[in-house]
Amino acid sequence: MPRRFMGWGRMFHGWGYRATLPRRIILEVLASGNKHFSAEEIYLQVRRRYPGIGLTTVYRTLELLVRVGIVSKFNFGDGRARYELVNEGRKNHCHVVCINCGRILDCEGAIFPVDFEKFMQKISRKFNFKVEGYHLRFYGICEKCEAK
Amino acid sequence: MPRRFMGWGRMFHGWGYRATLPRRIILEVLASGNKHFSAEEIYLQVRRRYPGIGLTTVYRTLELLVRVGIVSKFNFGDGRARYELVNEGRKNHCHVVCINCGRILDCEGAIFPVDFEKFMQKISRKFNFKVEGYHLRFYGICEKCEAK
DNA sequence: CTAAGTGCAAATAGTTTGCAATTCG
DNA sequence: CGAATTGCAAACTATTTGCACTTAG
Repeated sequence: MPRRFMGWGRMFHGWGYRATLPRRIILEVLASGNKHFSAEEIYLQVRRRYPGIGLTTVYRTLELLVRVGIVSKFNFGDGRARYELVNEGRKNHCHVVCINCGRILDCEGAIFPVDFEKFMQKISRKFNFKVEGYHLRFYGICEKCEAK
Repeated sequence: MPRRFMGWGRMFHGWGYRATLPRRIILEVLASGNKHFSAEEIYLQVRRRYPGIGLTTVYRTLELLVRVGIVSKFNFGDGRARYELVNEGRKNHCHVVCINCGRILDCEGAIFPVDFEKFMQKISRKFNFKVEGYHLRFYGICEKCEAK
């Protein structure tokens, strides 16, 4: 369920940046699926609609989007960073990662049998840390890889 | 509380590898603190006792140690991988990371107000994943950075 | 018009690889 | 001895930077 296109331009202005076409398209691509895009995947997607795009612009825009807090950047250990549109202002993330093929799934949602708010408070106290969010990652073998 | 030195040689042999001096020292360094070493930090430590060491050997030994499962490799987003001796065969990890200075603390232990075994089973069922472990990371501002 | 943004090419930085020399067992 | 291991230098890869050109507002 991709978000509406119309708002992107306004968003850039709201953050104090120009709403250029490359930027809009990059944001659209990020919103086009709940995939965990690498910079190059985004670059390739954008290029279909805007052939003149440069990888540099993709990196710079991603950095901007991470800075304003609308995109999260992850490292899943395969040497390339992954970028994901932040959902509903959440600072927390949960992923399931296949250690064989690298497939990544989101596991956000209400299924958590855990009160992470309480957990975060506990950690804050114990380590004297102002905890602002958490990332939880489960490692394992996915369905397809298990079948082989 | 560094682990005993005498055993390292045997361990390499047990895994089917030669117990060379560089390898032993690298393992000793990894066991010398509960720090999260980058490859270069290990390289510099090893060099104090074995000046001829090369960065390549460090990388290759780390890869070996990760492969046999005695070392875990992490990416905390600062562009360099971190390596950590696995404690007591655990596949799970919990870290607290300062988003300002990058400081990393371990938060392993009994304080977890969470039954992760049950959580993992739930994820396994829901995503058809054979979950083997988890990494949990809390992000926030550490004591020192907060003081500024 | 003009500061902000872009894209190319070159520079970086961490990590990996080819290969001849060395060493463990 | 002979295969495993090492270390150097070169290669690689993802990402960043310098800079002249372009464009949004």
